Amino acid sequence: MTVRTRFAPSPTGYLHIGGVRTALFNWLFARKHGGQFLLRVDDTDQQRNVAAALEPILEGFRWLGLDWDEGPEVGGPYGPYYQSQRGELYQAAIDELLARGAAYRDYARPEELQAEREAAQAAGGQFTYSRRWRAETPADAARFEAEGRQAVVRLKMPRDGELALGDLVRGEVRFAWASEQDHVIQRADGSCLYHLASVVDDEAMKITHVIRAEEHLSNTPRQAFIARSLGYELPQYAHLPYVAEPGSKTKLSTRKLDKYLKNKDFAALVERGDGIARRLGLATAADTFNPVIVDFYAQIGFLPDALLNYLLLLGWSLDAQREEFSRPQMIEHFSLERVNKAPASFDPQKLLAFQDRAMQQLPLKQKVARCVPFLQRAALVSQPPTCDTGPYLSKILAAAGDRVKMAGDVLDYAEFFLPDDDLPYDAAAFEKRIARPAGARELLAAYAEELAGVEPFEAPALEAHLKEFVERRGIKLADVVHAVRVAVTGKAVGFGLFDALAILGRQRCQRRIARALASLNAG
RNA sequence: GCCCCGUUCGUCUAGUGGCCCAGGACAGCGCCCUCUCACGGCGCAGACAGGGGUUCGACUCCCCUACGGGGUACCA
Repeated sequence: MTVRTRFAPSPTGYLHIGGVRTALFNWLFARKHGGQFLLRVDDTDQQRNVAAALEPILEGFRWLGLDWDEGPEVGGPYGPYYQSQRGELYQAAIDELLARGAAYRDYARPEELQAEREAAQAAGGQFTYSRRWRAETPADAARFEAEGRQAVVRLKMPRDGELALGDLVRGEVRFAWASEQDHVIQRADGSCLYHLASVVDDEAMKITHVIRAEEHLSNTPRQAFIARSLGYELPQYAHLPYVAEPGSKTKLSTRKLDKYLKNKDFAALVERGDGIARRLGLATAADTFNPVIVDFYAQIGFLPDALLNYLLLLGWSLDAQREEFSRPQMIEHFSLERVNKAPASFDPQKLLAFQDRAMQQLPLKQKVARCVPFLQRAALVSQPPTCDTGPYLSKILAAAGDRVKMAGDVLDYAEFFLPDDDLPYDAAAFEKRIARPAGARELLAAYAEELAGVEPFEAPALEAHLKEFVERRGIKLADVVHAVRVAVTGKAVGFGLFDALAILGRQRCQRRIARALASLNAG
């Protein structure tokens, strides 16, 4: 038997991080067993615009590299993969259920049902529908309809015994049938409900393992009942714990960004993202640009594998030590048996740590490839790039080393791409290291002049020269390093000064120092 | 209310009766490295929700309580 798993996104316009974790586990399980992973669009509830609302979700999957074997765009033998297009199948299943006596037409009015429910609750017991308005015969139906009633189709749930299910994450779970309701599977207007559609589709698409969030655990009995009544073989179930808010056990939600912003780690991540987005001129509205939505990470230059690696560890672990997994390793080691039962809270700092490490390990060439688009979007590099963009950026990234923690961080080094005359100065740094120190002006002038004789104009020679320079003058290295850094890069912080000088080249360094001195005079 | 699921350092977790006066990672704190910022090195601190059992022995098994989550919809 081939393993087949699915993820059923609703076309909501964005890909939620918790959803990705569920999708990842489904994908991993299918890949590990050489099976198929499919995407099925859960648009039973949607109006138009499904395509537009689905696109960002598919884009998220593509960015993450979670490929689907069947579903939107790729098709497959069990299509259509949009639930809104599968109505006939659902209707056939409902007819079948009715014919087999596993469902019935019910003419109760909502308020009548509500009254029964409240009475049961007041009595302190479980609610069991009296089935008073159930139509047993066409004559019953005609009578009810004469009263102006409309029918829904309800499941005729068992009222004795229990259902024992083997859940791949939770072990055996038991439910008493008596505590189940006669759930509606088709509304009066003929539209059908999620549980019915889901069961019918899983069967039609030959899904073998239903791996989903734990909020569906309590829904499983009614789905199992539908499946059994229709003569289906039950799939294997695995209910994953939910992903919780940072520092809490409450389920993570897309619409509570304001609340999460009060969490300092979450706020710090958003801040990082905003910094990059601002320089790219991107919109940063909370409902589209925030760490609960996957697109956030794509936009600021995360490595998809880092996000996936972090998400993998949110609820799953291999052993006491191992945390780093390449994609093939994830596939190799993943198992549902090692999925945790308790919810895990989303920790922005740990996610960042995974990203840092993944970026450190990324070969320079690939780092360059990931950064170029960001420079282009910020209009710091031409589109397409010239042939020396690559080598030039390589030098910068090599010098920056671990400081570039996500591709968008390359924008921290804009000074290497700006014309000398456009270089902005950090006002505080300029004041502290150039304007205020007594001898800074003379020192910078002398240094700029001596730069003419440094050969070769490379980091080791520059360093040797500056050491000799400060020794000759009887001053400390720091006295001149900081002033030169601000003059040449405009900033108080950055990577090794000698690397910066070498990358910019002699002329630009001299010109920039001269400009700093000039603006000192002007100011 | 009723039914179901869960509960180990701040966070992610290891642990399936003795290997645990509980191990690792992230964050935190301290020191070191240092031209700034990062990186890195070394070290410190920090948890079995509570109460009852069972057992020679319980983080591990059972029960209760508390807390969190889900279901109980003509939501998904």
